[in-house]
Amino acid sequence: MRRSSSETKAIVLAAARERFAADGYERATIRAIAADAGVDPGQVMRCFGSKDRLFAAACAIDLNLPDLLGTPSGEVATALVRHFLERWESDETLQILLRTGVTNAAAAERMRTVFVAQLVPVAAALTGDPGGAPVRAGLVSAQILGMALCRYVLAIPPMVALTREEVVEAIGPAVHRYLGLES
Amino acid sequence: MRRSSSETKAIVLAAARERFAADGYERATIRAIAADAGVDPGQVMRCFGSKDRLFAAACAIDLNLPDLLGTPSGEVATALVRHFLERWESDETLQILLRTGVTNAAAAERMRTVFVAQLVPVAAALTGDPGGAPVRAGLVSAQILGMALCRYVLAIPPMVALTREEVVEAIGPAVHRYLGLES
DNA sequence: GTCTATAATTCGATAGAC
DNA sequence: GTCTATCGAATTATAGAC
Repeated sequence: MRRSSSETKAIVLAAARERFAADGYERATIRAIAADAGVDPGQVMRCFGSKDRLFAAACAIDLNLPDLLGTPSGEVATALVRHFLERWESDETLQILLRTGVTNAAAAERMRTVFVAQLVPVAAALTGDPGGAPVRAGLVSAQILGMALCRYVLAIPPMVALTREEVVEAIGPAVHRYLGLES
Repeated sequence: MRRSSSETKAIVLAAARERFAADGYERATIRAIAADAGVDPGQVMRCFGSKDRLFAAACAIDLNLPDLLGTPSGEVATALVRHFLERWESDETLQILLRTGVTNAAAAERMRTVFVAQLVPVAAALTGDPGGAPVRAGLVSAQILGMALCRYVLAIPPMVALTREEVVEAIGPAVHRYLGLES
């Protein structure tokens, strides 16, 4: 079959995201990704140059937070948790970062950037204590990433069984407190 | 040099723990472990048979919780967090499980066992709601593992900078609530 | 128990015909 | 753009001399 370059790239990229999300960086081989995509392994190299650049492309999606400054302070935490749950289940980007950030330095760096850099301004804007914002953002990240780790990666049964809204109700209050919002 | 078999095993095992904890399963090679231990790569195979069995030996340490049933309910959560922090920083066992459980099925299974099986009885004994114990144990696991992920693996700066007691103060209340203990 | 040599795979990456 | 063939390096694992 004959495809355009951009078509092939898109097909390979989709397969790469699934593999990276499922197996991590090292175990997701070019050959396996190519087989999933139904293309020749050489094509993967031709389109992306190297495994590193393929990986960079696979987790280069924007991951912007919604505008939380307009929402009532009592609903900021639940909105935040709900947003991350939705993101986690709608595409594999966060799965990839969590699964590979443990052994891949580039993914870990990106994880730090995504979570801290985006949460620090939110934490700073919500409380009267801008100096404590980095710590607050770190604690929020810890709570959300820990939930994702247990629910999506380790697949701890009672965590998998929870509905999305049950997760929001369960960890929302802790996130609320970490953000420095009084009840 | 000439050593007894058990001596060599112990030396290799110590090096293997550090490598698995630092690099994860795939990137921790037999050769690197042998080099760290100052022995021949062939010796590692001779003593442990395969990389899989070496890995199994490296994370086969008991990880028992302290007896929390005697402590006042107001201090259970902080004692729990303090215990895990101490365990995390005293040896590499938990580091290994967290770093490898993301891509290695055996490590993930062991992680589930360690955390859930040990926390469920605690949660069940502390509250009058034994049916909710698995979920409570899962939420506690999520909070503690998320903290460890951000502090020890992703090395998010503000989380690394916290002292051990500051971590206890920060996430203790959330753990307290997840355990079903009223304030 | 120690170590050298090597087998047997597997991987990322390249070259080149069509 | 597609594909075959293959290189070079790295890995786990084995065989056997000392």
